[in-house]
Amino acid sequence: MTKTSPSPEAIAAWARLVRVSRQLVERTEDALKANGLPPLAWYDVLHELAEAGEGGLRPFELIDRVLLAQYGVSRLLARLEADGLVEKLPVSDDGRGQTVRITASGREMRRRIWAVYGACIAERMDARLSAQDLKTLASLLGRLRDPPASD
Amino acid sequence: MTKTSPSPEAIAAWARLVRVSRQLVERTEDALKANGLPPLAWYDVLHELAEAGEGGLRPFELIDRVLLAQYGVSRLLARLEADGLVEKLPVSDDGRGQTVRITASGREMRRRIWAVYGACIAERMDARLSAQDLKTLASLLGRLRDPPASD
DNA sequence: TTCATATAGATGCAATTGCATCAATAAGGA
DNA sequence: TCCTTATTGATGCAATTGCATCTATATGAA
Repeated sequence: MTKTSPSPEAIAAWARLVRVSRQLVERTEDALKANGLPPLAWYDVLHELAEAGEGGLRPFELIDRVLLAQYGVSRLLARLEADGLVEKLPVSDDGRGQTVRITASGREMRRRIWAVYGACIAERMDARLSAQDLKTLASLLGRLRDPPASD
Repeated sequence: MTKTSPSPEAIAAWARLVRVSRQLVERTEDALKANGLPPLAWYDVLHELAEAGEGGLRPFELIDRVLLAQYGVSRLLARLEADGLVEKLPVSDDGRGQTVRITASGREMRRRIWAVYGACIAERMDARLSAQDLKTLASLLGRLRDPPASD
């Protein structure tokens, strides 16, 4: 049987984790808004598509990468396409699906978001923890991933 | 002038932080739903009100504690009240405001949520990191708080 | 007192999200 | 081939959230 009662240390670490990450994300979203830029989720998708290169990605491949539900990806892509940041291509060997590719203005938008996003990360992470501490933090967090081997 | 370009270590730690906390919270929300229980936000409010005791809290005092916007608190309290989990009392020396107090069924609901929530924390934190590592994690996260002294 | 400003909380409306389901194609067994 | 089931992606509808604004009371200066 599984342990059902968390230790005080686990509770404290959990509370910090949830609270701090929410604060960090929220402040970053605020910074983006203040600069008239779209939400972080847009960056995530543009980033994945930029990494994927010319071949693009199928929408279902984005689901795990950006941690969105299927319908979330579907609608986010619709908005990105409406803004001309991505383009959808039919895929030859599967009549159901499509391939999504980032456009030139998509890359441009990604750069503009990163200018703000990257500054937030530098300001809130580099300015507060040493490179060594950042590595330790990433390593500890890595052990909390679920399932333990993914991400 | 402020540094605007984050280190690779900062980017890696940030990515892990955001991703892991989202996964953890999402899976906890799923567990609550699977047990027919309300979202985590309800627990947060019930927890704060339980800690506050008989005196209760003013709605505006909940804003920073549960990291919700003013209208978010207003509407969440309305739902909690509709479910009989909290009660609103007029406050004598300020005709604008009210005091919110947890009810008996509110305390009961808090217990029922904790049975699931606490198990999630134990399973995802205690089972993966030692008490010492949990302390280290909490300490590193503490340095990311903003402003550095609050929380 | 009187008026300007600040604070507490609620709410109309638009945008977003979640849930359930749908349509269309694919895959695989009888 | 035919039929059942699985997969891909979209969408109608309800619930939630964000934004802007509103009402009501409080506070403080003139």
